[in-house]
Amino acid sequence: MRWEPGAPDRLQQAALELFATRGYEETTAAEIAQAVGLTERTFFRHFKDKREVLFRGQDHLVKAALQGVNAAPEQATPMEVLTSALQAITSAFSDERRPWSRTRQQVIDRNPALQEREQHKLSILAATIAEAMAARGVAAPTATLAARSGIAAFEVAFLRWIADGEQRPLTVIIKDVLDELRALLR
Amino acid sequence: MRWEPGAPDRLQQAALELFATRGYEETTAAEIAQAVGLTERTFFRHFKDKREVLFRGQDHLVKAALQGVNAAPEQATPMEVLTSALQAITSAFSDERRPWSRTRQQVIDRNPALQEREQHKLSILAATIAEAMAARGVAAPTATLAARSGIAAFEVAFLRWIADGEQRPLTVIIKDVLDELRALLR
DNA sequence: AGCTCGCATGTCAGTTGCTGTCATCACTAG
DNA sequence: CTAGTGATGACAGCAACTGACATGCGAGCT
Repeated sequence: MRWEPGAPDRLQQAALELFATRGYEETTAAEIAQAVGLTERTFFRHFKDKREVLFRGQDHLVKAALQGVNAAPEQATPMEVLTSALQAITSAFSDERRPWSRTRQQVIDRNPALQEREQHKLSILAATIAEAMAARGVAAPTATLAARSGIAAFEVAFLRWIADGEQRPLTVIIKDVLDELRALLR
Repeated sequence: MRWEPGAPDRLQQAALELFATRGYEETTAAEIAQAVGLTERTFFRHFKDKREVLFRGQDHLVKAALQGVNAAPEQATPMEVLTSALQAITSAFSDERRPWSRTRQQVIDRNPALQEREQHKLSILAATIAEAMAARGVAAPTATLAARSGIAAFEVAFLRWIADGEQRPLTVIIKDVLDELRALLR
């Protein structure tokens, strides 16, 4: 072949490394591309903007969430449906991904522009779950509240997952956090 | 005086009008500035970026939220503290602001970049509330969950507030939504 | 073998968002 | 009257994108 395959993957990898060492703002798209032997123009063919290079595969989570919602039994309560969705999402985070998730999160935590993108992605995820729940007959406002609270729980669990010394898998942590959420309103 | 006072206000006003008619992306910062007799450079002296022109005064909401948290009695439950914070926030939205909020929201709904900024601002608001709750002795994860869920309730209430035909003030609507949230986990 | 077509990429020019720097000019305090 | 302050203008420049067009490998067809 004329060019190496897997351009998006290589770009993402190089981007994370550069962001982690040099910083996000201090790294240009052209530099990332150059690091893997490509041009700036090609970078923007694979990613709609510079931030997006850190957010590939988020649509994958959306799919998992939808399957989780639909996997719940017909007469499940909103809280049970939510639990099913969150189990499906967290299952996508295997332990091998943990180091990568950690550095990625460190990069995001240092840059507001990346935080915006992250919040937006999570917001879309919540909206999708809410919509799927509403399609199952849950009242729209209730579904929105449930989905957003569920995503909040996911965020808390995720941060705990990548914390130093934490050993348990994310699927286990999320259960604890959901228990805390349930206790909250009592 | 050599120049008209209230430059930020006039810029914000002009920006909203231009965004609403021409569209956000189709409006340049220079055009907004020109519309009120200023230059692009001056625009960016008042707003750190183009989006920010629609998000002035959000820090005002943060202050209100903090006061709301601290206004709750000492031994209040997390849910009661949250309610107090949300009452404080919603009080900032008087009925005169409703038309302005409506068009502003329409503009935001049409543009992902603006949605990102909005989500980020709400995320900051939630984090601030959570921090204040934690300072009062609420366990950190619980506080985060509560604050995020509360902000979710605010979003739902706000959308209802600017919906056509809705007459009730936001402070009343939020109570209903919080009831729905409580019912969710029971 | 020769041909054509598609697809990932390169090249180049151009717009826009945003920043640093320096100048200007009313108004104000001394 | 002079020095200083504060909001602005003027200008240059970089980085993030985008559109248009060219290029060349490899696959499939004849």
